[in-house]
Amino acid sequence: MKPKIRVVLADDHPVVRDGLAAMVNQQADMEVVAEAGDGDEAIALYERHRPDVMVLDLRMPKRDGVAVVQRVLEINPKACILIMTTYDGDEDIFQCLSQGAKGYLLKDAPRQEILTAIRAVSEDRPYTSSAVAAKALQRMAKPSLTQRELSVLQLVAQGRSNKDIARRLSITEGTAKTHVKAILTKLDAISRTEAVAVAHKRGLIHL
Amino acid sequence: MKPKIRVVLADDHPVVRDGLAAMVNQQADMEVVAEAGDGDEAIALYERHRPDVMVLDLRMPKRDGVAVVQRVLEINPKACILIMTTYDGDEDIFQCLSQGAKGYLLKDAPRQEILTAIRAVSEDRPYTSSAVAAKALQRMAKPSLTQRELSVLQLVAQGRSNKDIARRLSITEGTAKTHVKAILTKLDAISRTEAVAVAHKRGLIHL
DNA sequence: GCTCCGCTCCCTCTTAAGATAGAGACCCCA
DNA sequence: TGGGGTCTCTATCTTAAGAGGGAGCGGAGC
Repeated sequence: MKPKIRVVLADDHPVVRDGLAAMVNQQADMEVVAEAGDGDEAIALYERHRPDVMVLDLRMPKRDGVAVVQRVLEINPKACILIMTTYDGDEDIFQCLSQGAKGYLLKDAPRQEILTAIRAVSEDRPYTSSAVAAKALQRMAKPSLTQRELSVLQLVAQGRSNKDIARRLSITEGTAKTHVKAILTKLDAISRTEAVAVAHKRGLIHL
Repeated sequence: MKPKIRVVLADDHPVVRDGLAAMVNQQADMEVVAEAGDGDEAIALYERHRPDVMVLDLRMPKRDGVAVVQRVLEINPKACILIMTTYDGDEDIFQCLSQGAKGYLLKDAPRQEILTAIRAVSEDRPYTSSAVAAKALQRMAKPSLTQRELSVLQLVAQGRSNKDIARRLSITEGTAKTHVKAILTKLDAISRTEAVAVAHKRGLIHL
């Protein structure tokens, strides 16, 4: 008999952890060895248990999914991480995947798909649901924002004026305008408010 | 021996349903009799099973939580509904509660609290987590938007200009401005973009 | 070396947004 | 019948936002 796939779960909702745990433990070929409720705990439990697969929610307290992926891959570059989240328009997905997460799933995925994904990832085979793959391709074509533009966008989304943004970033109002204009162009928006709507839909910002 | 509390679950995530079901079925005094994955199904299953308690996610495909609460209470005014959702800034909560939902919980609630809530609601006792109760009190003090203002706000959030909003609502631009101004005042925002941020935080709009 | 790009700053100009104030029509309710 | 609230429209005024340019400077890569 093969050894079981050892799984660590990380999700801030006890209900979701219970659901996943029940699902996994019913299978003959896998078992849950630990559960984490936030990002820091997730990293600690990874180090302690060195599981075959880590199932990770993107949105978590203390340290979000992206940071956890980064840290875990520092600890073990061959770690097999399966991202699982609610949102499908999320920029963070791409960051995780390009950083080396092996798979990505939406929380509304059927049971069978979740188990299939865990098995795939445990064997070091990438798994990405088709819906996500399609989004990824769409995203490729679109221009990406620079770091500075993302900072500005964040402030714009909070409703700050150009003058206010300039003050907070220690630049002139004119420069703030330049950034805002670049953002509008890249996001194909007419006004800052539309830019916020578009950015939110794409998961560039989290309100 | 008392009869078990009969529970119907409605949530669009299979994982969450599994988690709740496992949790409930482990208890001696309750059992899950049906599970729904969307709003329409939730209503159908309520009618068929007439459960003692219905656990309901607010965000669901086809028909959202608010509409389900409304319909179920039409069918049975004494229905015991427990709302369960991820978001805590949500206007919909108050609509549900004021419409007659018996309880409200956040999804990150610990297991014990969830079970306590189900038992309370089954005995027709209201249950609201303290975090939500606090929010409810806060909200009471704040001015509420009129129907028209909500329509305008929705368009503002999409990034529409006053002129565009006026065209869509068949009013003049001046009137659109009047509405926007009223929104800014009520939400205590300086600009339309900030108004969108505030509205989103309060759950007045869903982007 | 050079070029590309991100970041910064500057200018002008037009238009949209927001502040302020006043007013008529409607409907519901006391 | 007389408010009170909603929705509508009017007008004027100030300021912020956005369009359209150009330009210097630093770092990364060819």
